[in-house]
Amino acid sequence: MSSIRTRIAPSPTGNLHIGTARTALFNYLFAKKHGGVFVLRIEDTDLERSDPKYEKDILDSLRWLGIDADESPEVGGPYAPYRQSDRTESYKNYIQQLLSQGQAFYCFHSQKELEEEKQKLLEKKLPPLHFCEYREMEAREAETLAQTKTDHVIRFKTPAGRKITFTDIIRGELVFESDLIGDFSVARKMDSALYHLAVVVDDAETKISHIIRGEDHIANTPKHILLNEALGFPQPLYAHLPLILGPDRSKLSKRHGVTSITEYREQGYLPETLINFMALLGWNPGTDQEVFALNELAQVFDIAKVQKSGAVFNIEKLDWLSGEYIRKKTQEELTKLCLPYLCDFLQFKIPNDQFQNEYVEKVVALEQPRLKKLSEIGEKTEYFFRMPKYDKELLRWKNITETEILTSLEFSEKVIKSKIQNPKSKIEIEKIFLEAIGEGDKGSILWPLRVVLTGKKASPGPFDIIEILGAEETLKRLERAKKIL
RNA sequence: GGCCCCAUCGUCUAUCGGUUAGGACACCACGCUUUCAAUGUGGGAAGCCGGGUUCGACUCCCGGUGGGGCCGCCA
Repeated sequence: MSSIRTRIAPSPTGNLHIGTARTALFNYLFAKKHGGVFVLRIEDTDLERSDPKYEKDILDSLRWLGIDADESPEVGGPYAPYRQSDRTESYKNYIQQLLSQGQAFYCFHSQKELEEEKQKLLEKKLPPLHFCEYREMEAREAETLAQTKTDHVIRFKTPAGRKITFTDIIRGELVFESDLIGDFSVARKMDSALYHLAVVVDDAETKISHIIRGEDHIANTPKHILLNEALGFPQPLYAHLPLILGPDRSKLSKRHGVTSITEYREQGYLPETLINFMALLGWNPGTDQEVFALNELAQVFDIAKVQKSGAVFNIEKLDWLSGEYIRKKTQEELTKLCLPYLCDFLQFKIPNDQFQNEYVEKVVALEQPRLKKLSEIGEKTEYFFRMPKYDKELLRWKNITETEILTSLEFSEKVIKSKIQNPKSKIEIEKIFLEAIGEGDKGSILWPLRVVLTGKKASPGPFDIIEILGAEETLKRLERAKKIL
């Protein structure tokens, strides 16, 4: 059994971000590849910003993507609880430990003082770090003062003159100086640990061996290493993933548009599409293969092939992949997937009538090669459910006259009335029409016919549509078009 | 401002000192076609700059430039 344990620890302060999801995926893949364990924890120490509905979104999104955790708040595990808000007792012990070891101290500067200090340093073009004079205060005195002066914070006594070195799995050796870190805060008070302390404790207590996270955490790593040392925890291995970037090459965020898995899901991207796409952002297998299923990824994933530089989120490629996966679906599967979107668009109830379903299935199958995401189905196939509206100018093929259009429609009408009254396949319909047209211009017959049926300048061909719509409905639409003219 | 990370087509990337610098998306052209897709074929498109090291650098080293990230009583 592998001793590898990876984790993802999202904070429920928003919907699951695509970057977090990608980090989760890489952790999951790394664990699966090496027979390890993937742990999901919830970081909700910041009670003010966290919201139960976001925890639900995170859990739901991950489940929808198929990234299943081996241990989580939902499924439990040997090192439960997996939610920070349930672990305050544990943090308390370690805060106490740091304090009594003299490696943490009470800082009694007010927030206002700290803010002013920061501004001054920035003006002098100095790094805005806080080296706190309270670190030398006698412990008992500080303890007593803390009782009355509640506006305090507990800081780590960052050692001076230390070099902190670690080997990042992706980037190699990284070196930091402790003098450039400052006395960072580890807790608001005894029962309120802050991020750096909380993750370090959680990672140690849930026995995490490999920490795979975003590049934006590189600068935090020396703090975590120092904390691990102070607390007597083992040092895990680190791998920092390149960031996902917006089109302007800055870290992907809300202002770039849609960033949450939920929103992509709502737009009708399939989970396998998103998985495949995220895997290719910052990683590649070293072969020409581009299309991967999750289980396939778990076999070929290689963390050494992860990129160092950030990757721009390319929505065009996502759409291409999406179309690719949609075309892989069977008619039945795709119909099931499309139905909610279709009904929503048409304001219909979801039908459970057998005949209706067959009809919808044919419609969906026809549009399958054109579909990039499920949400497009309504707008693309509305004419199968309602009489289309269109401008009569759209009926004009090239420069033909209105009389010629009318003749064209009458021609189609005649062909259908005489030869296509009984249900026919599109191949038969095509054959009948082409024979009837003979040497004549196909465009002047087929274009108006298609527009009459769809009201669109772009759509599938008329034969496919007639097959599904039937002769009766086709004639109805022809009749109406003649009236419009 | 300090520290850190990064640098091949527009975008995602292959190359682990010797290649006509390969693939994918997007784009363009052609074929199939009444239109739009799907599909097939073809095309344009890249090593940030300057120094080294080397018989030979996209690849290794140094400097510059550019981009990004981090510097909370957020995570």
